[in-house]
Amino acid sequence: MPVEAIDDELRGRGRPRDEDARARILEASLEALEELGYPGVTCEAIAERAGASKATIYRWWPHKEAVMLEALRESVAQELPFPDTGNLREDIRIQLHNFVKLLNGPRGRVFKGMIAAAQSDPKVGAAFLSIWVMPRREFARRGIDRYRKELRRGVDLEVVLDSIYAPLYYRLLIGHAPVTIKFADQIMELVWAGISATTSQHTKP
Amino acid sequence: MPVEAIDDELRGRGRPRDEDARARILEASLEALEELGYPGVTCEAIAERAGASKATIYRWWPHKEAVMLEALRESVAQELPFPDTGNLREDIRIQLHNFVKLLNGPRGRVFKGMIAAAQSDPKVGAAFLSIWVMPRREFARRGIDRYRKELRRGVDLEVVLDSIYAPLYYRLLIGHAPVTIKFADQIMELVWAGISATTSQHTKP
Amino acid sequence: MPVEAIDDELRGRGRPRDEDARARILEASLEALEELGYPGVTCEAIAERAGASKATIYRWWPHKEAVMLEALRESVAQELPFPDTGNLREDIRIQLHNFVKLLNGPRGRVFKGMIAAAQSDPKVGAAFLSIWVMPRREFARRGIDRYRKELRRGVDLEVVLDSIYAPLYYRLLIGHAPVTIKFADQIMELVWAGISATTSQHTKP
Amino acid sequence: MPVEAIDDELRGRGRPRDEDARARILEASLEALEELGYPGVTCEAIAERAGASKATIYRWWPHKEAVMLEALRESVAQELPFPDTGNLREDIRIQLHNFVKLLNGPRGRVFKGMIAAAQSDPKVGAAFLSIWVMPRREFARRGIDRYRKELRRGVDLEVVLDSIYAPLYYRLLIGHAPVTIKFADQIMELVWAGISATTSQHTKP
DNA sequence: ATCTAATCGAGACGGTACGTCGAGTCTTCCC
DNA sequence: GGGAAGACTCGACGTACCGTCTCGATTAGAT
Repeated sequence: MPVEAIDDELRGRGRPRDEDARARILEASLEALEELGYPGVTCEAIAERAGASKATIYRWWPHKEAVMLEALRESVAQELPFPDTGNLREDIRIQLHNFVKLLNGPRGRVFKGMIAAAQSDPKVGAAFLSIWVMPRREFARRGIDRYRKELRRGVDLEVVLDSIYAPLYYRLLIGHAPVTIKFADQIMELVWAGISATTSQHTKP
Repeated sequence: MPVEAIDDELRGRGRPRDEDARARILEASLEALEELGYPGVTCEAIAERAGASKATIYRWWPHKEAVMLEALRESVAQELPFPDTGNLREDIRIQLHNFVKLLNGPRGRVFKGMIAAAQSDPKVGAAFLSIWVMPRREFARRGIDRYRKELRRGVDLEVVLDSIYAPLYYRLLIGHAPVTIKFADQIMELVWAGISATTSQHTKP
Repeated sequence: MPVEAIDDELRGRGRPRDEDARARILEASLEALEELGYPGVTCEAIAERAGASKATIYRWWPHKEAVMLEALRESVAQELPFPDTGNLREDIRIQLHNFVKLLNGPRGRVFKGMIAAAQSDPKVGAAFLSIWVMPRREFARRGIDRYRKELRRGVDLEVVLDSIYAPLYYRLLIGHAPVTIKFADQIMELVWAGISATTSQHTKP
Repeated sequence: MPVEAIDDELRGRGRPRDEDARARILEASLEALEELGYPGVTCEAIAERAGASKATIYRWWPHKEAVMLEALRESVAQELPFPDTGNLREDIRIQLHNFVKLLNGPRGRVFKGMIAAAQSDPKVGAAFLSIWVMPRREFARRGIDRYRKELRRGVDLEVVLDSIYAPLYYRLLIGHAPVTIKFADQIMELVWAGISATTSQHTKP
């Protein structure tokens, strides 16, 4: 029996899922997350905004965390990949600038909410890692690795990634200072001095 | 009528606050946070562990976040100040090592929980800042400032503090990698190269 | 154009109703009523037992009560008519005995369920009356009326019917005592004394 | 240790139950039962009418059936006992008249609802028996037993009770005819002929 | 031998109520 | 007047069933 026979059996049975409702639910949950913050996101609120029923939500997602994770995944799908200008410093700078803009937009609250949820729910943590963190790090890892010979010998790429991204997340979550473009540049400069092979003769652009 | 008479009248009427109950409540809330994570900290759980009643909790604190913040403040009071060995790199290293140990101990879950709570509750965020983050940064700021002439000119101390502490918080919260002593050293080296006035002749310890 | 042509056009187009599915649905609803009691009769349960789909049920019946009423009607169709032995007392006795057996069989739960449903749904009540109660009473009314001259003058037939049948239903529904053949006989004797024209010379059977 | 010591310990702890809320809940459930019929009685509706919360309902009763049973018990508590005029026929007549009036009042729907619920829920059935049916039967049993020598020998009291009460319940539940005072009298006459020791020379009063 | 149209199964949909749980408030008795 | 006990309102949780709806597949009579 060919694979498509099984597929046929599984695919064509019953009323198909309402993709529109799915989209409305995901959109509504993002909206709610942005407007109300994480604990303000109620399944009932999502259902009402989306014009859907709670039953539909629970049919497809085991709990609201899963809804929001999928919403995050969707909204993240169209994020730009790591840039490739031919200049490593420029690549990193552009990437950080984009990330700063993302965090300052409405998506910032989403990140705060998801990371908060992850602290007490390992499922959310694991999903956030695999959906967002790990793919972004992989892009960045490859983007930087292209210029490995420009980097100081013995530099650990994982540590570089942490030192670049962490300060932005840190300010987002702790809130002692804003996440600005300028701050990203300062971090960039500081880290660059630590990873670049040449004695850091950096000039501000 | 002397002032103390008024005081007596105001203070001394009725049974004084039960300091033992207060201590038990704070301890219980820390315990709950460590064992059960943030959403496991229900007022009922605290009351039961502490052998107190919910009314007592709400008489003295406006909500459970306030309880946990005060618990954090208490537990944080005895933290070591920024070291002073006469060598900046060594001071920072020791400080980071201590912090790594703190985060890996049961207190780590407390930090995760408080930061998570801060994301959706500005009161918690503000309190966490003023109770923990700001004082620690102030200590560190002064500790580093003592060696300002050893630092590269134009270095922004705030950025230095962020770049030093952020990676540890980042790994704690995101959880993609453990918060190890070695990691702290690596961050230390990387940042040192960016802030030290001398061309970084660092040797691995 | 003859009438049957229209009928043909209306009836004959498309796939005809699946009479087998209809039978399975009715049977399944009786089964469910017998096994699970009235609130156990969910449309989903009927559909599953019958190997049918909910849509099929709702295509042919407006709600589940209608299904059960039709099931009752079907199952009731083959009930015996009022007996005719030439002796009124004997006729009534046989009739009551049959009814006792019916109530003690699985059909008993069906009656309980239908009467329960009728209490809150007038449609069910009306249907139960017209499908079961009224026809049975009419049979009994005629059966008794044949012997009208043996009855005491002024006896109201409706009251007689009520006094004969009511105790059986009463015990069925209230459940304080079993519905036995002996009980039917006792009721029979008691009522007979009240309706017979001759001074009741009844001997226990 | 005296009993009152235990009582003291059990009685005096914590906020006492809000008897007013209890009364409002019971009243609301009776109202709802009378107005909406049994399946219309929603815990949420009761809570809203009573100005109480669902949690309060579920704290004291395991499910809505229990609420309604207790409501019935309360409302039934003040029912008149079996009369005692010195004349058995008169006693029974008065009793039946009272019962007819009860069934035709708003309480009638309550009985219908409870009996309906009892058909599918044995707990309700058992409770209805012990709260209402059995006590009433016991009163009637004693009331009739006082005149045992006026009754025909060999008459089974249980059967008498069934034959007297059943027709009223029957008409209430089946609804093929109204439950009137006249009907009660007719049943009374018919049954009297079957139980009275004297050849029934009954004259209408 | 198609074409057409009503029916079938499966199962997703918007609702409504369920019974549970925690937050934060209130009430009573005891010390 | 403080404290323990615990009842209170409120609102969200996740589940179950209702009656409706869309699918693809099936099955007759009409062409």
